[in-house]
Amino acid sequence: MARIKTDKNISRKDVIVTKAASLFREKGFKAASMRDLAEAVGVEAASLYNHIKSKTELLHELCFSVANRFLQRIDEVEAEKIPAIEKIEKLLRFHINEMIHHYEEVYVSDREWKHLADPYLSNFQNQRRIYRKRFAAIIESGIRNNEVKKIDAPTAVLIILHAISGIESWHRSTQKISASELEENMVTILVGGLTQ
Amino acid sequence: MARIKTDKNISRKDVIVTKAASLFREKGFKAASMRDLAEAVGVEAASLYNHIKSKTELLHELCFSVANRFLQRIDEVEAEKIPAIEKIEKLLRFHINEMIHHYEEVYVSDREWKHLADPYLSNFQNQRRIYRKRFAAIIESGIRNNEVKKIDAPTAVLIILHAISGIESWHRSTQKISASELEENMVTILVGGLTQ
DNA sequence: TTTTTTGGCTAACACACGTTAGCTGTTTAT
DNA sequence: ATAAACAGCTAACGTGTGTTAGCCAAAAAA
Repeated sequence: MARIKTDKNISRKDVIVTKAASLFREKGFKAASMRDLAEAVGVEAASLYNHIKSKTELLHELCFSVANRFLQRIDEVEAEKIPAIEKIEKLLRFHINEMIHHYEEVYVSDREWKHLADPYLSNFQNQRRIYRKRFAAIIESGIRNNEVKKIDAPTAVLIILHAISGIESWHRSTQKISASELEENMVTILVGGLTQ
Repeated sequence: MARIKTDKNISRKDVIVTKAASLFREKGFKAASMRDLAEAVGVEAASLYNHIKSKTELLHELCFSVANRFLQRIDEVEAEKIPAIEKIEKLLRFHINEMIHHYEEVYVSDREWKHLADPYLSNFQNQRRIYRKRFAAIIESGIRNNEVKKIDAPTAVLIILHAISGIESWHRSTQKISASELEENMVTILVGGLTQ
């Protein structure tokens, strides 16, 4: 009988969720089966259900834990009394670092949320929409202060957020530049693109 | 008996492939079933097989028709005798317009190619790798000529290509700016980000 | 040590999937 | 008008899916 190994403070459920993130990232949510996941964890498929309610629950947990981190961060950044362009750069750097250090989760949350079921689906979409509006509002205030070029703010948000998801390719590439070089390059191009 | 409707020069297979693109985009390749597709086409699932070999064949056709268009375009652009930055802008505009006008196909090719089976999979990945290297080489020549900032070229490619896939969000949004405004905004930000 | 809780296991269900076989009507070519 | 090709149908196959039931050993609590 092969128990799931855990260190202190890491529940067996956490182990499963983490492996699920990795598997969902690799194969996609639909293509990753509970039997695949069980094998990755080192257990039979049915045993997983001693710790989780359903396959979809795994997706909920991943998507919302990521979303909450971003919402918390934008709360903090909005509250700071600094120029809009600095707020943008802070958010940008946070996104980059999340994508670098919590790759699997963030990737899954980004690409696989479609497979959430209502009411989680609508909920997630709402949070996403609101987050982007708040981000766009910061950019618009930057435009009003002449810190930022006169561009369409929602388009800028869309470019920034999707550009960041390109870090996926960096993770997959064999000859990686360092994480900090990557961060600086991205900031140079994107912040540079917004300012004159 | 409900025949698949076709205009002249559009085969029934083309109708199926087009509907498949739309469905794969909406639900993902794995989640879209042949019965879904059949319903969208107005026919029973088994009838599809009078026109296609398999579900995966649909994905091949989509992925490679998109890939071929991009390869052909980069051939043309490379051959032109113009500054690197103009080549970059031409490629950028081509990508944007492909994403605007052949949304479903391009999106599917971008996101669902993982579900190709070998040898198509390796083939596709290869073409993709080579395309990106050629794009990066153009950027590097721009850096050597001081047309472009001193940045890591592969990172720039990754940002550009992923930023473009953000047009997905534009398609889904209710209050769209016009296609040409979108194009100009994207060019402003991205070309602006590469140049001083 | 005894009892309770936890976390594995095997077996199985019900269902959805891609696909094939075989048939029949419809369109096209001769 | 007749034959050949095309394009639909129903029925069914085998397989893989998420999940449940019921059982038993090991760990934790008493």
